[in-house]
Amino acid sequence: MATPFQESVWEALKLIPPGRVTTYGAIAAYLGSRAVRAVGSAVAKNPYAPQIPCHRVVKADGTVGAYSGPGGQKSKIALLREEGIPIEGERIVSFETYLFDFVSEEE
DNA sequence: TACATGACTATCC
DNA sequence: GGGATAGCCATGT
Repeated sequence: MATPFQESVWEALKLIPPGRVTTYGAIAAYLGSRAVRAVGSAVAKNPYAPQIPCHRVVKADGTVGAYSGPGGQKSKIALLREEGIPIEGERIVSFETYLFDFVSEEE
């Protein structure tokens, strides 16, 4: 069942521009909370898998984290590479360069 | 209502 | 740098 919190998370995901990534913590901050665990759960349950760019959400240390969609993490990495984000192993190269910060970059 | 769980994060060794 | 531990909030049983 989609709760208001989950919908808020999904809305936040749509704000992420192509070729950029964000973290669970950034989303939580954008929602005015520190519920990073809840954000992860919400993203994992998103019913709009292809519509929501959930593959642009990575962990705070620069690693891609997990992915529930088809292909799992492997597919997630492939999608990010297609958007121009270089990934070495499970970690994004120049992570901070591609990081999208909601609070700082939104107008 | 209470307990257990998770696409996490920060800290300590 | 890598592994283990504690804290965290929302959700499902």
